[in-house]
Amino acid sequence: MSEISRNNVSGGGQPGRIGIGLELDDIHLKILEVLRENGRISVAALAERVGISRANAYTRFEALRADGAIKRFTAEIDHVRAGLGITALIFVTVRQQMWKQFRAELARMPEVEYCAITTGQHDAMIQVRVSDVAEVHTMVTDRLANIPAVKATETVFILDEVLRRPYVLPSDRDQARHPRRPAQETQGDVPLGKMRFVGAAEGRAALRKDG
Amino acid sequence: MSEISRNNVSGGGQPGRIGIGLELDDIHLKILEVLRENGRISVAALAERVGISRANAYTRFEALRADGAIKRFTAEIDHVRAGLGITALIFVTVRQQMWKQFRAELARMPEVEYCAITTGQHDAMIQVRVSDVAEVHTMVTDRLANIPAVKATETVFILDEVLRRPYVLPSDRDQARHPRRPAQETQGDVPLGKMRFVGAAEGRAALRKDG
DNA sequence: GTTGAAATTAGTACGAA
DNA sequence: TTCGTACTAATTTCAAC
Repeated sequence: MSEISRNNVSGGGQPGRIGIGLELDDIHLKILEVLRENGRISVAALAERVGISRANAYTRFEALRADGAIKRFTAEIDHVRAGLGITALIFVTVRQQMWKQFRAELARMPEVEYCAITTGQHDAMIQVRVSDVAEVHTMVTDRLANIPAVKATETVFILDEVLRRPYVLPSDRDQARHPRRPAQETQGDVPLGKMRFVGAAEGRAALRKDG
Repeated sequence: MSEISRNNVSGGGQPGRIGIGLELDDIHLKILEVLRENGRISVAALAERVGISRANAYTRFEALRADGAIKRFTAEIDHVRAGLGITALIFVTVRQQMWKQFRAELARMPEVEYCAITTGQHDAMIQVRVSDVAEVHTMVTDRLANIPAVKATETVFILDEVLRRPYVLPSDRDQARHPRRPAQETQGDVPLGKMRFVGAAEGRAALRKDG
């Protein structure tokens, strides 16, 4: 099991539970919206901003937490200030049937901030934060390459992080200047040859089962 | 200027300030460590966990906030529960001299959670969260491809998010099972041909200046 | 940098709408 | 369900050490 929720399974709560435990209404979403911007706001202030009573705010707040819709509260830290000025992305090709090992090794690498399994040319992307470029090299050549599950890696450096939203919510979509149009309406004005979608490699169908 | 801190410039605070404003000692780092796990902990409880007095904790807490070492507090939301079950990475090739436009357009796309400028084959990577796969297609073909700054895109889907650490800190490194070794020691036992580093494309040196 | 006491605020319980 | 209120516990502020 992943450390964070899978795309088709409820994140927290009871292991065997199927389906959604809590129907999120507009007020729930509004609460999430506020909490995402200010994770330390008091429930009293939250109630006022959302326009509900204090008691109701406590009930909903606890429900969102218990349900797993809110996974945790965290402080966003300036990694440069914290001494980790170098960020890199490492794209990893993983040997089939060895995902479990790969995941176990990942858990022992504290410089890894994020890891996702992807379609396309590579199998996984990991993001690491270290204090100097040499450490990236050490990480890749010494640590990652020595994992039998790792077949190949490709590393790029992050030069600048342009945008990081606290967490995207469905309600954000309504604030967009260009609201979503159905796909068929867009066929006429799409510049050709600009984009490319990369599906899963061969044999990847069984990927999620052996993790 | 980026929405979040650049790799070589202090994030918050006064715009013209050069250098670090606050020397982070072990206690500062320990505070960050606690807040990263529990962003809603009271300063009183924080003081106890770190082993300092409350007044000291308040002083340091405020200093970290004012200095920008703590950028903000946020709730981590289960995007699946929130109705955004599809996550994709879009690698974008950007026309030189058009970074400003690209960034401006990004700010108007609420489904974009993260955007980083990278070395390697592409210029930028953006992560989007939407409710169904068709929306990814719409986003790429309708919105992104219509931006003149966008030369080409390549899209992959995220099948599973294996790991997301709240934010990596230097102190994490000491907890690793395999402490970092100098690079020269590793030359003997590195499997050959496994890894590849991808540097910046030609003309990318000026990349960060025209943003 | 620490402790303690006052003022404020947060969290809980419960009855009514 | 949600709201309003009263009650209890905890936190923050501020002062003296």
